[in-house]
Amino acid sequence: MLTRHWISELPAHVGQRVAVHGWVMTTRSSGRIAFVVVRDGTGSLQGVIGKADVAPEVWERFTSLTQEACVRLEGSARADARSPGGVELSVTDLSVLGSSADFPITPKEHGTAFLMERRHLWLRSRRQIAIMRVRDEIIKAIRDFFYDRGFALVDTPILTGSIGESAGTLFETEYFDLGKAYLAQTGQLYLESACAALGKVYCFGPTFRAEKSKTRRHLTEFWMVEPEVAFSTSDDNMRLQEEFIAYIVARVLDRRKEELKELERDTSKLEAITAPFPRVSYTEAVAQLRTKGSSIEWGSDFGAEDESRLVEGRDKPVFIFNYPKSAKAFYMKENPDDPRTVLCNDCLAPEGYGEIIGGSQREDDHDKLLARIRHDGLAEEAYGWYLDLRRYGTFVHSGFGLGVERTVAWVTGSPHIREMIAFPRMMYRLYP
RNA sequence: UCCCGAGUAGCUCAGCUGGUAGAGCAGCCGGCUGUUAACCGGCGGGUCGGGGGUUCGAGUCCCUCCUCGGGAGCCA
Repeated sequence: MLTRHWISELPAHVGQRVAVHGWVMTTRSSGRIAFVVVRDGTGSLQGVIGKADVAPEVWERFTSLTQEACVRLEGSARADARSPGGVELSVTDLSVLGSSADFPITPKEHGTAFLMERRHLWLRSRRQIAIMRVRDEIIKAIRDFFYDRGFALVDTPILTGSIGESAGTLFETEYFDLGKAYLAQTGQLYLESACAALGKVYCFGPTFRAEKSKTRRHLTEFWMVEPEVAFSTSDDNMRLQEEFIAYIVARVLDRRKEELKELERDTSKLEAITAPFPRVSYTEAVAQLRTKGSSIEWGSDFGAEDESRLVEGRDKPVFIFNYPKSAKAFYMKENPDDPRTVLCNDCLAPEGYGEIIGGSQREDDHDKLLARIRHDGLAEEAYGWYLDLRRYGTFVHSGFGLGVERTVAWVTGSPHIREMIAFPRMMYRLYP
């Protein structure tokens, strides 16, 4: 029995007889010669067979292969420039390990509704594979970035009793005799507690928003990474963000060239992503927008159109900082230089990808925080533990949240966030 | 929740001011020794999203419901 090798290992076995297992991507035949391309997750390989070179039953088996059948190919590995990947297999025998009749996703055009209904099979497509590889690289880069800088990963609960922020709609479930529980839409408040224990921390997990959003930028379940740093001001926070984003982009450029090529990503756009990023205060931004014809009033948040105007013509992400208190969450620290505003920032990605980060310095004054909780009409008793952090050694601290799927969409140059996660959860999609 | 748009062959779509449905691809059969979404010839394939209405006649016009897509709001 020949030894099975992963396709990626074959360059080291040129000239040898090997076996490969994989799924059939395409077949082509030309009378007396036939080709098959198989994929095993490490790469793809073209197998060639000549009718005159093998027994008739082997030829018959080869020419009747169907798309996505799982097969074992045996033959000799050969360097061949005509073959994609440079190595080719001269097939001497083959067997079907798992048959596949009428695979629904043919190598022709399909709409996304059709493909999403078959997401479990769509994942096998080249483009989807490339996206999943880039996502994996981004996640590994995120973990390395924080680990290398002494951050501790702290996993925060997904089932929560209190409501994280005032804004947003939460998924609800019954929780034994304790009433309602909610799926977390942020780990931040818990992370602030851990921050007082470990100094530099982050959480990274799924987060849930029950908003009835139907846009290319929204999922109901998405992954968010949230660092929190003790003794860090809003300025420090933005410096961390730009270093972080530049690191992620550089890492993908370095290690996922093949995938970016498969995705036809214009990498010059990514090469431009170096710190520092431009910073515009909210107040400045409003003034700029008004000269460009926007009807925005100071005090309200930017609409989608305003947001794209702010990024227009820039080749780097841009920070918008210090928004009006009324437009932001209760936990953000009041700006001592302008108490109408809070110390916070959004980070808008270039090329129209919009907000990928929201961050802030946190309110560390007990009484001001309590006043905000009351002002926003939040259930005060649910925040007792959170207020405790301001009673026992309160401290300056800041953090932010980065949306993983939005980041993957930007880095891969994809028009829609739903392909950035294996099984997207959207308002009208719970299957597969 | 609101505003647009779309549901016609397995897939992607065309079908004009109403006259009883068409293309490309896929599939199947045949041909071709180097193909890269191969190519050439042939064949089969439809309750036009559901229901109701107008009309001699509806894929086409009207009403209604369903499903999906995009956007707004909200946010990562």
